[in-house]
Amino acid sequence: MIPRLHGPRAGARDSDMGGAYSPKELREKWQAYWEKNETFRAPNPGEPDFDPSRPKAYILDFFPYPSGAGLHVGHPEGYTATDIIARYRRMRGFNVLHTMGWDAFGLPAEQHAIETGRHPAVTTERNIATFRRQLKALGFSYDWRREFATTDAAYYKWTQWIFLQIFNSWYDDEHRKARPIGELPIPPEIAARGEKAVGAYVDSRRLAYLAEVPVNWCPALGTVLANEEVTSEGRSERGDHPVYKRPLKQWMLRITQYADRLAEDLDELDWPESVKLMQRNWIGRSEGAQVRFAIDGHPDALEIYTTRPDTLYGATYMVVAPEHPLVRKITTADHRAAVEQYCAAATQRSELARTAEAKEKTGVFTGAYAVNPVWPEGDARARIPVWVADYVLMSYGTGAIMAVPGGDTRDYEFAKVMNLPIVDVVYPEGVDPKGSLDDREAQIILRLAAKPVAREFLAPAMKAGRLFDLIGTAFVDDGRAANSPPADVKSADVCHLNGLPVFEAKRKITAWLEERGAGRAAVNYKLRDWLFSRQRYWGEPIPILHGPDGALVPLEESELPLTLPEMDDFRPTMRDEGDSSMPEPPLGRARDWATVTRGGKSYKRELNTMPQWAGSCWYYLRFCDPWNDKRFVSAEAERYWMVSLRKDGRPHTGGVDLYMGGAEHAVLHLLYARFWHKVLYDLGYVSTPEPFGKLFNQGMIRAFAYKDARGVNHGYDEIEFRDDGTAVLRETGEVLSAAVEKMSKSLKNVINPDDVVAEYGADALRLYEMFMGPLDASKPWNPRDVPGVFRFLQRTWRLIVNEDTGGLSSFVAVGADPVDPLERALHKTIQKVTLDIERMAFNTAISAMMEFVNEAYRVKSIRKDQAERFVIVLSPFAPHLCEELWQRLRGAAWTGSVSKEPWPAWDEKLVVDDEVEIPVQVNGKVVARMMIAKDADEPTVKSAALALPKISERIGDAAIQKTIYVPGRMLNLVVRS
RNA sequence: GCCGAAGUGGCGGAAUUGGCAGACGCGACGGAUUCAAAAUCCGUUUCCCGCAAGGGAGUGAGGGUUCGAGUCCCUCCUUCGGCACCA
Repeated sequence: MIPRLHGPRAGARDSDMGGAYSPKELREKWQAYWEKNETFRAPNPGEPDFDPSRPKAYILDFFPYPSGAGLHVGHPEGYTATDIIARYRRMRGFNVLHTMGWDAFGLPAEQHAIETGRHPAVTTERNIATFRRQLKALGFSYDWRREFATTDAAYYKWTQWIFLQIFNSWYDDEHRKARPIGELPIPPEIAARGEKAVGAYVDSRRLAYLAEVPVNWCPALGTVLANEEVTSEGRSERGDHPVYKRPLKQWMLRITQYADRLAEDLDELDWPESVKLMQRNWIGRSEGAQVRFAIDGHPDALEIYTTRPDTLYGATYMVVAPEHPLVRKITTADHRAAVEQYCAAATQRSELARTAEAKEKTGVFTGAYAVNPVWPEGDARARIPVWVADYVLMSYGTGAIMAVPGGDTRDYEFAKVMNLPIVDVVYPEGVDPKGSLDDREAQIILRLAAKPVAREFLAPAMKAGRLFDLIGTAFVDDGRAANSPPADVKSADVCHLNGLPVFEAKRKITAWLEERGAGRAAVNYKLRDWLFSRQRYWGEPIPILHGPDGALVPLEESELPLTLPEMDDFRPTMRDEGDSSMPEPPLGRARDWATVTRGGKSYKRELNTMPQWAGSCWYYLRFCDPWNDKRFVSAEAERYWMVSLRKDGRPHTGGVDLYMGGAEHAVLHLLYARFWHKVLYDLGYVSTPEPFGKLFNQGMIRAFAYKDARGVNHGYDEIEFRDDGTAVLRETGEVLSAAVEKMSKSLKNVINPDDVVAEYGADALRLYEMFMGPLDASKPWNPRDVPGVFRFLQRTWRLIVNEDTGGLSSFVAVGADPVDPLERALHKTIQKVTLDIERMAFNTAISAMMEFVNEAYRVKSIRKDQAERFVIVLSPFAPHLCEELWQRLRGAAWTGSVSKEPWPAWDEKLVVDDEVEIPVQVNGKVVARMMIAKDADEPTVKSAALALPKISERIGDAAIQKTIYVPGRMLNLVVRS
């Protein structure tokens, strides 16, 4: 509900067309016209009206998920922006691909279906119909012929097909690309072991593989979840249910193979830096070393990964994750009970729950000792205890660490709790650990210190190697190695790091380790392989059969699509919290469907379905050629719509020319889609290494939420606004507190675009969304501001149309002075709007058009050709109004939609004024203003300025020391005061 | 805790390369029109002092660079977003 403030006339005058501005009638009239004439049809290469001489622009919105709640005003923000760009590009002579479709599989639809007892196919269809109706009401120029949903069998046939391409590929590290599985070289020792061994080897190298992995099992949702779908509190993002770690056999996609390329190729993309950074952080590449520690009196060695091999001399203990396979082997008898108890407790909870709870570090000693390879043979300091602690994660690196409490805050905290020794191995740059401290060194240390420290304590503490005591934590910054090794180590057979800066010490020790076979340089990523199966009904079935012998048999392409079985009961098997029995996917209940007999053998279908991300991983490719039943996209259409050239003539790395959506998909969707795209690229199915060349994140639209004294939220229908702007509860008159919040049902602050369209029209909604502020900023929706842009549309209407007669207004003149003042204003407006659209600054483009209309009212006259050019530049923003004005202005000469008109040009000579007003400053302060010729030279301007009484008064007899003149902008006279 | 973005009138925001702070819109105030109101049209509107002419202050706070800083640098505060034992 939009509070009706002053009851605009739009609603009242909807019926009497003729002369009044009637958004509703214009909307119906022109939307029918566009549909009938296929105005926004984008012909593909090969279609008769395709014009290959035009450049292409692929302008795409994030695939919406058609929720049951329908659109809210946040959706059309990005859609309006891309629509303006799409319309503008067409008028600039581009072939524009601008499309819309539905990401319709997934958990929310299924949850909703379960709650209402209706089949998800039914509710999905209904939700799509609502979204389509709401979007069409806003007059977006999509080529609706290309619309599809991920739930269409004709679409997910190809989603399954792409899955099979991934399944049938392996990653060739040498050539850094995916290759067909048939080209995988089989090592002779595997081949020697027979067909079964070869099969297992091949399966283990596929980019889609089955693995027994600890997964996030959510009993309440009856499914496993990807790490990304679990909150930092260890609960499900959807529904906030508890999540547990369970080892389960699951489909995984080997996205980690692409970690480096996914990170590197970001450099080439025109994306917001913040998104690139988030992706880089998510991929989390780190360089370090893998080091082998022998276990004292034990054949096994402990492999650890560290980014700080330079601190090896500071390792005073080791930690292994509770799930580490060596734990059972190395734990000594007298520690067994405590260790087993600790590990059992840790594995019960998910990793995420574990980390969330852990305020204080916990752990137990295994009784075993490791041997640090950097110390000389027989040095007692080499022998360090091995602990088990849950602050070390099995899933990162090797699941084991060397603990350097002097150089790592986590190790420091643990060492403090467990009373383990701590030594300094790095000192701040500029501090010499051996000498007596001078003032400069003391300064550096005191700046680091947590608490004030008396000067005389510094030197002794440093000598004793207790820098950490002074600063109250580990020293983690850059600096130089110290005590590495300590002075008393005399052996020649050690690696000397003392005095080296961190980066050099790392290099030296890594080489040293490598020489002795004790370690090697290593790279690690935070990114994990993508958990790809869900125990759910409403998703794409995975097209794989399981043979009686465990063999994995992909379906043939001719067997696709593998459609979902019709089921009455599609609910997941939900479990109680403590229930640890295996989840059973709903598809298992479709007995006839689940079993296939082939060549006398009985095969079981894969019962898991794909996650929601699958369908949105490649939809942008399908839009290029959505009718194709032979291929996921024709090579010709893919090449035409996806390949653009840069200014320097090289092909762009990414195909979509503008990809618009919210920042909430900054990592997951965009990373997954990039991964699929790269696999398709490696296999030769697409022409660009990246899917999206330019990305833009629109900001979130938030709204005021009103709370009463008890903290209860009230919707706009219960509220009245006083003249001073405060909101009061209509029933009681209680003053409500207002705060800008995310729109949500519970806060009762959701604005429905239908209401805005009904009251002010689609053009006003579009215009307001663009006028609110910069597209990428988060902005509050203010219902009071909507009438402002509505008034502008009305003023524009009345400037051109006589409200009484419906003919052209008396302002519209034919034939006048060719360069009248309004002509200059129009050229400035065209320039401003053009440049602003190019940089997606729609708010300032609109204010420029408002200024033009104000100017036209001021001079009370506008030439017909001026009105026509103005209508063209306004038309991408307010298409319904402008179609009508265009038709009325053209009269008998009208030939069709304004959207087919070429974009008007501006004359550079007319956008700069001959005379300009500039400020005159004295010592940088503005003292006076004056008019000058725009190209006047400095002496002229200066003498004119000195003639101004205010200036001469201010300067008096002081001498002018310096004159700064910025031509046409300002003059600054510097005098000694 | 770490990383990132942002703080400008009563409100949304503008200032594109270091060069007139507050464009445009909302709200408010005044006027015209009207029997009256709505709507419309025309003005005023950063704050403080002043009847006025005029003067002073001013872009989260403090410091710096510069003839000149909303814009660049340093320190801090606040808000929003992301990550969160990743060794």
